[in-house]
Amino acid sequence: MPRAKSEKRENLVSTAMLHFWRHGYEATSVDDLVRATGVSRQGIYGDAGGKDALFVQCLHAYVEAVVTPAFARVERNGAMLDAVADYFEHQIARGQEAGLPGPGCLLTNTMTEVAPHRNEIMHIVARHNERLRQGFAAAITNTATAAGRTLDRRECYALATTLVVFANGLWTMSRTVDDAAVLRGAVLKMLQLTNSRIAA
Amino acid sequence: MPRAKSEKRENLVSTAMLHFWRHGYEATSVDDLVRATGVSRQGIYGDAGGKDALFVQCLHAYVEAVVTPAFARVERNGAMLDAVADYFEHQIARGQEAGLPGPGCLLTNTMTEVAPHRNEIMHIVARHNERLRQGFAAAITNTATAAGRTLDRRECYALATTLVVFANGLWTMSRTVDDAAVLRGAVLKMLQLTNSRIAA
DNA sequence: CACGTAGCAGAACAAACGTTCTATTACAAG
DNA sequence: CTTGTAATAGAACGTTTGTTCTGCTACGTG
Repeated sequence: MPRAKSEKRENLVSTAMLHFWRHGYEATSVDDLVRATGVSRQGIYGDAGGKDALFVQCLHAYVEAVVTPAFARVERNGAMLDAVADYFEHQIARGQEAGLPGPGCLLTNTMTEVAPHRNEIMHIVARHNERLRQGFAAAITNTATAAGRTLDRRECYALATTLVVFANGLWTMSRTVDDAAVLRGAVLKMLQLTNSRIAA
Repeated sequence: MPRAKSEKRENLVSTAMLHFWRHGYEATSVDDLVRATGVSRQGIYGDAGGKDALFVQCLHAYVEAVVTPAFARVERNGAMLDAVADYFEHQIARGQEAGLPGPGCLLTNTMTEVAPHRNEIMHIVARHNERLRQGFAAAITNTATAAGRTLDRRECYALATTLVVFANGLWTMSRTVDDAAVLRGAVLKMLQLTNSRIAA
């Protein structure tokens, strides 16, 4: 009878993800992964299919384990801009716990480092950005509706896109900024601006 | 009598910069640099002091050759938000010429890839971000003054910081987005938001 | 206990890495 | 032409890379 998978093997992807997240793709060697995960080379090549394939699995794991929970409130029916604020705050607090300057966002890091050279990965990050945009757009629409106003679709799209750009900038900055107050201040101001556009 | 330096040697840093800009630090090998610049290994090690030292020189060259000209209008006395719009437009157009998705901004790329692991480089990008912030802050103040309004220093700082975050997000996005209109739309909206905050 | 497989440590490999060295070429000044 | 130096090509070095292969160990099942 076959044996059950070990705990280390189960956590291979999630542990490797942490390493890629903080150090990037190129700067993470297979030796680093072996040391960090406690899984042998055989395990990494047999189970995951090598470094490249493992990285792709890590991106998906990141979306599921980090993005989806953090973004859940924004994606709830009827979510408004305060849910967006929660999303940003949630991620800033996480970075603060890990110690600023922190790892930022794995997908944002990937956008600059590897996406331009690998089509499959380009699509993963594009899908993520589109997801953010849709969530932001819904929150903006709902906030406007709650305020008794209507925003035309174009305007709503433009505001949401601007928030996506801002979000990627925020996670980029969080890799070099050591003061969480700077990040929180920028978020607060960005959402104030968005809010007053809706209200006005 | 000593000979004059060759043209290739003169352009070593600026040509290497282009390569680092598009491909990143880790993914650029010394062989790549030799091929791209036409300068021998001896030249790269003798003149520039190796890969790391060359990279630092490239960052400085980028600031001088790309950032300073593009940002000059913003840094002129009395510059207003339209100068900021020009800065963004200038860089977007450059990316468009090079073919989108483009190289983005070397300093933004460096923020995610190498700055967290090298103190000297961390300082270079921090200084750059501070420079942007000061330029943006002055433009915001001037725009307010021209509109007959005054913004308190805190508010001005917060708006400028938000623009810096946005800028980094924009260059990050430009590495995966193939439609310049998306970038232009985000810039337009961001500046509209900033403008209406000043006017209101 | 014995069997079979999951999993590991570690050797082995070719390729690529950053770096250094040697030999040769190209050119300007005397 | 001779001399001196800038510059290159290319071999060489020791690491490190990603990947594969070979034993050995550990453990659940029969």
